Amino acid sequence: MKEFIRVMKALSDPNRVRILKLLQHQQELCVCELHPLIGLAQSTVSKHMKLLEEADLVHYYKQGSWIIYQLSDGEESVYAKTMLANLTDWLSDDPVLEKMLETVPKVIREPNCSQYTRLPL
Amino acid sequence: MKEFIRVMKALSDPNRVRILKLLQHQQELCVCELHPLIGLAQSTVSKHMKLLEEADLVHYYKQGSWIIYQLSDGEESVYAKTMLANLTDWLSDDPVLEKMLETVPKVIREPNCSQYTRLPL
DNA sequence: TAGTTGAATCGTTATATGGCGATATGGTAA
DNA sequence: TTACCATATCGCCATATAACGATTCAACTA
Repeated sequence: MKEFIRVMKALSDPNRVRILKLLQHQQELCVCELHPLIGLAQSTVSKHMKLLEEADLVHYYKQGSWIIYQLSDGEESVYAKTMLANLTDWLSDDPVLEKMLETVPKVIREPNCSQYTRLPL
Repeated sequence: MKEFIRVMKALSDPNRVRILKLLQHQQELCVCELHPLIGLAQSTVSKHMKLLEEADLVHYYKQGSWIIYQLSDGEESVYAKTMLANLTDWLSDDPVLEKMLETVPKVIREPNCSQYTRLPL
């Protein structure tokens, strides 16, 4: 039950859902890319990522001092896995998300972070 | 997005999830049956039912002064419909829920409400 | 070693949530 | 009409959540 509630709570905030949708389109993003994209403070985004990670909806790897977030494969939680699969189809027409997706190229080109050393995918 | 968030928030409380699981087993229940089953005050259960109804997870019909709740068919919301389908398989092994299910026969036999006029299913 | 940078954590604030008892509402029955 | 019963709503309280700026931490770079 606790695990299920964790996933539902993680999905109960529109900004967190949009982060998942952004990762769905972009495969991987760091906090310094996400926070200008969704327009929240860096510390707020960081807290959101922690909740998403605790719900097994995202995972991360370190690359130098960057924390690169990706969608989880969900092998740890059937609830997370199922919801991520559902989200692939759901909510893609959210106007706020669409605005964010439009700015993705610009943020990737001129990021807040000096990510010139980021490895390509 | 709002509709999705409403469903996720409705499913973010263990007592509300257990109410859905109870309805899944019992087809229909009124507040006066639910509130001894889950051990919350009548007013609290009533508030939970309102949230579940606003998320299109349950619906009700009136029978005299009773409000009989059932699981929604979910035709109003793809999110509600999908989650109800998922919940059929999920969380049936929750220990707290199992305790509640054990007391269902007693509550139906000796209900808090004088439901002797309730029509059988 | 010192400085810089990306991310996490801390402290604070405003709002939302979940719980209760008391009260109001609306239908039933005497 | 009056009494009663099932629900809903109201007012209150304690806790949780989401946001921010400031600070701390970790890792690279000069």
